[in-house]
Parts: sequence; C-alpha cells; structure tokens
Amino acid sequence: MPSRSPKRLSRGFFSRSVHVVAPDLIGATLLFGGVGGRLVEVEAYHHTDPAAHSYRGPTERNAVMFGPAGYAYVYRSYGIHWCLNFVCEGEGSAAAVLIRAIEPTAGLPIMRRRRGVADARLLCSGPGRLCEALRITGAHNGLALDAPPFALYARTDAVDIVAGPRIGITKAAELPWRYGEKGSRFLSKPFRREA
DNA sequence: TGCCCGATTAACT
DNA sequence: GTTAATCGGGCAA
Repeated sequence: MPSRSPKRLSRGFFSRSVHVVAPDLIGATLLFGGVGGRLVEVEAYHHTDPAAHSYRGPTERNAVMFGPAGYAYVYRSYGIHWCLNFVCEGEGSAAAVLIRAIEPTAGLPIMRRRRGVADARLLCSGPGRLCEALRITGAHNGLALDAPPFALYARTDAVDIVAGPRIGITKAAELPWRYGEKGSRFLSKPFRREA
C-alpha cells in the first residue's frame, strides 16, 4: 500500500547532478513557515555555465553555492526582489536550482495579504513573487533545506515535465535548462512547446 | 571610487 | 509590445 505521509527530501536528494535534481523537484512540495505549495517551475545553474552566479568563482554573495548540497542560496535581484535557490551536487560544483514558480496550496490568505493581490495565479508565479509570498529574504541565505522554517516533500504522483530555455538571461540563453509541469496554470511564463 | 548591468516585476502604450 | 523602478555585485582604473 502506498505511503500516505509524503517523504521529506533529504540532503542526499540534492547531492546529485543539478540536471537530475531540477526536473525531480517538479511536483514536490515546498513550505516555508507552513506557507507554500507545489513546485511547478525551476531552472538549473552550474559553475561551468556562463549564466550562473558561480561561473566566475566564489565571492561573498555566492559562497553558499560552493558549499554542501541541501542549503538555500538567496540573492537580491535587480536591487528589488529576492530569489530562492536550492544548492545541489556539493563538492564545489557550485550548482543550484532556481525556484521560479509554485502552485499555492498552503496559507493562501497569508500570501494574498503579503502580495496584495487576490488571484492565486499571481501569488507565486515568478521567483521574486514567490519569495514575497513566502516572505523569504537574504536573512535566510545559507539555511538548511531539511530543517525549519523549510519543509520539502517529494512528489507523490506522476507529473508530465517539459523543458525549455531559461528566462531573463542573456548568456547561454539557448540551453534548455528550465523545467516545468506541463500545462500548469501557475508558471511564470508558458513553455513554447507544450503539445 | 566609479561604472555597468542584472537568474524581475508592474505599469504603461 | 515597451520601460521605469532600484541597488548591490563585480570588475576596471
């Protein structure tokens, strides 16, 4: 009989190739302080990738990316927004998965209040939006993903996954390292080929 | 020290 | 479709 209680994601889950972990996260559940939902869109980054923050080596900002897998890397984007990443691989791979969109399932009233919008599709559909809805900031950079306030659970159902080019980058823009749930209404942008 | 620009978003025309 | 907002990181000088 199938397990009723969702399986928590361990550090070992993240200690694999970022290109395996990223699609594996689609359909997983992310809660932060009890607020969150299902991951429906992520992107993979690696230190050999010109678009990655870790490409030019370790700095004060990206130090967490060069540490062990299973930790949160949070950075400020465009001086305004926060963006959340999960560090993967470890061993100096400096790889991470950018969390781009969530299908809200827990704490919707709280998220609506924080975001100032009512439409559920606008609460967490974008990396900056979901950090505002979950109230994740630079203060949480470096936190372990297997301990509060984080709670991550593996997906329990089969999910159709699509891949495509990453969003908002100019370097290595052709690499298809964006992953999402096929047909989800909560993506930050639709995937081009979702036939 | 100064300069450029970005893993974004919302509000425009 | 376009663009302003807004500021820290990274690199040149």
